[in-house]
Amino acid sequence: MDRRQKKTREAIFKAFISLLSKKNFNRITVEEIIELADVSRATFYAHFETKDFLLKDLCAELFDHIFDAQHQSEEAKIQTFNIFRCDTQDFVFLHLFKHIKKNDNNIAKLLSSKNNELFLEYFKNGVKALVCAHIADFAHKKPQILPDDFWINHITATFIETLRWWLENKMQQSPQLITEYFLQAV
Amino acid sequence: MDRRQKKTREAIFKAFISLLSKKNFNRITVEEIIELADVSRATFYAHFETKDFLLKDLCAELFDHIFDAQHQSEEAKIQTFNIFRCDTQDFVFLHLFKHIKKNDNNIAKLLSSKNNELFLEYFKNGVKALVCAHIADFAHKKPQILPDDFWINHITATFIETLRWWLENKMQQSPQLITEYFLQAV
DNA sequence: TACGATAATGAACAAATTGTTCGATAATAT
DNA sequence: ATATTATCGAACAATTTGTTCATTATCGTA
Repeated sequence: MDRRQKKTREAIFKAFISLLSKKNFNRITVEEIIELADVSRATFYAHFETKDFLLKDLCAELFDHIFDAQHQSEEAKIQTFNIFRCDTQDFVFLHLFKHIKKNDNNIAKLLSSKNNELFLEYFKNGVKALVCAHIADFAHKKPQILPDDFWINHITATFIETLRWWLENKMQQSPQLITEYFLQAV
Repeated sequence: MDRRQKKTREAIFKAFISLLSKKNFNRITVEEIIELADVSRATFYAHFETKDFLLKDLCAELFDHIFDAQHQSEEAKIQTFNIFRCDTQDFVFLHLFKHIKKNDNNIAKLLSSKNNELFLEYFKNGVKALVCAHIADFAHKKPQILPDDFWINHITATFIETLRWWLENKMQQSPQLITEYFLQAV
């Protein structure tokens, strides 16, 4: 990708993130974004069709790599060998909590912002895929009566709500403990 | 309340509901609302400060009476005596599912619409209060390790997610069965 | 029924916002 | 060095917002 494109793209993302931490998504104008990003109006629209697409692209940029299946499984393996033996699920979800706490690229910041529903909703899709991949590990906990897709949705939602609760509590609990909470709740 | 006020208020609500079932909240303009409601611009702004307040007022109108504590406990008692003996929680939440399925005033319609997050979020507050009132009934299910507020949030979120799943499935399951799903999931 | 109060109207308005166009300029890749 | 491409900036129409105000219609009540 052209160096210029990358620069403007990142300038816009940065400005957008900054604004998102201050005010409601609906109240943010393209005007504000381009002013803060110091980018011309025409340039903005050359990159993003609308504000909604900007949001979607930002989500993809931030979250997609987290849920890259290969990446996940590799990390899980490494941790499994290095630390101690346990169900893979523990590591997958523990790894997620850890990753969020690291807060490399504003992930925790955005997930904690007023607009966090926007991000949590996108995040949920990734988590759901992960839950599906590890659904076998939860089989022994599943009440007979529940349909499969209900069960998957329940585990996913429980993860998201655990995450939300954790973020609201400013991530005071360790990733290990919060993983324990999650697994106990399910 | 003045007859005229009530009329315009309801005309606006009706128009708004109709639009919400068709398009995204953000894309709905005041222009469209007043045109459909057949009400002048000045009148709209005399009633509602902004579109967001309109939404909030609509939520209050639709949901507040459902969560009226007295109303709830009365209904619960009646049902407890009339049908068969069980924990009160069953009846409280069963009653809620039943009430939604009845679909008096567009509740199911709105909770099923594209904009359902808006309503589910508001709805969640009412459910949370209800969960708090009946938290004792869930005590025997609670894992020791979990903090109280985590536990309350978990039950509330599980209810909302059960509801969302039910609505997505077009409420095919009976209120009794879906209550069973909810209680099993917790 | 009549009267004072109040709600609704409609038109007009400034201000803000959106999304697009286009020629000129600057940076880039090769 | 050059052809390509991104950015600029200014201008633009169109939409939307929120307010104002004089006029008219409807209301509650005595």
